[in-house]
Amino acid sequence: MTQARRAPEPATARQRSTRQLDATLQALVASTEHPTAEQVFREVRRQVPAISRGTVYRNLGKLIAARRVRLVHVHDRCARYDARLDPHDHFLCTRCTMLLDVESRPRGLRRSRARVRGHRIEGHTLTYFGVCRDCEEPGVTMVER
Amino acid sequence: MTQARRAPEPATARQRSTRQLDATLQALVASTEHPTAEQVFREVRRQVPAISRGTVYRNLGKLIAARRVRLVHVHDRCARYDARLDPHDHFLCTRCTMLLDVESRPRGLRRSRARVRGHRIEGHTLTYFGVCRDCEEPGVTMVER
DNA sequence: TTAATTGCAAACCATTTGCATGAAG
DNA sequence: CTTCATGCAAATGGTTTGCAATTAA
Repeated sequence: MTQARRAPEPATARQRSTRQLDATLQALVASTEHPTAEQVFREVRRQVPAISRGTVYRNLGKLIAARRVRLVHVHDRCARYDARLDPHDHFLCTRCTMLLDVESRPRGLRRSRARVRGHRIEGHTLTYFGVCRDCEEPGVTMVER
Repeated sequence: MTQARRAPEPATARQRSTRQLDATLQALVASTEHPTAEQVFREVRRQVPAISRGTVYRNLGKLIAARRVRLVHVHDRCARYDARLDPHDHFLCTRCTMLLDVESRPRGLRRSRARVRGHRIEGHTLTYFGVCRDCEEPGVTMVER
């Protein structure tokens, strides 16, 4: 038989640890602002000045594939990243794009539907939207006259 | 006093009816697929062959501003449009990007929160995601070999 | 040593915009 | 007529990608 002995091929490609990747994850873990790729880039650049945008995008992609980070769906123009992985919802200010974590309701959606019309549900995202306090009251936290 | 008499200025700029605009809304009302701008363009072009993509984008923007159409937030690459205006949720297949309407649960979120941390909630979007039936069972609805 | 990772720059692609022409009211 | 809408083409801007040089393991 030709049962060739070949190197064991790990299902997960071995991921290398690099200063760039570590700093990228670090920046996300440290933030609660749901930064954009550009914001992550600016932050990471403080640790690794020579890093390029392309590397940040590639690393964000790896972190997402590895489920170390999530993408928050907010059809603005650019993606927002979140290192918080436990179930929670969001509030988006449609004026200034501030994105806030919101604890999900205790009952409600949790442990509810498993399928819709035969399609298996793997998860869901719930985003509230409106105009945040600061945008709502112009002047209160701004110049007054 | 200088209370100049000037032409009454309607709050809403008068919107003209054009074949292009009508066809664009028509395409959305007729569809339940949550088409992308490109798909709307291709459809509308069947009625108005000379229409340009730019016009479709501008008209989609007007329809959204006029609240005749909604944008479905699905951080894929491109926006999806929906002419269905009553409250409902969605299911997104993360494999083929099929987007399905889902009736929102009778109780649950409706009439619930009005504010989160002081920010007034104006609405919310709930999107379930997973892999749809067709993508889940490869081959069943495809060629069988 | 050898394969993954990086920086750079060019490529992509959805969407937006400036402008001269055309159509609606 | 006056103003808004259109078509075209060029410009934007976030994100992706090809490639040669680096670097982790």
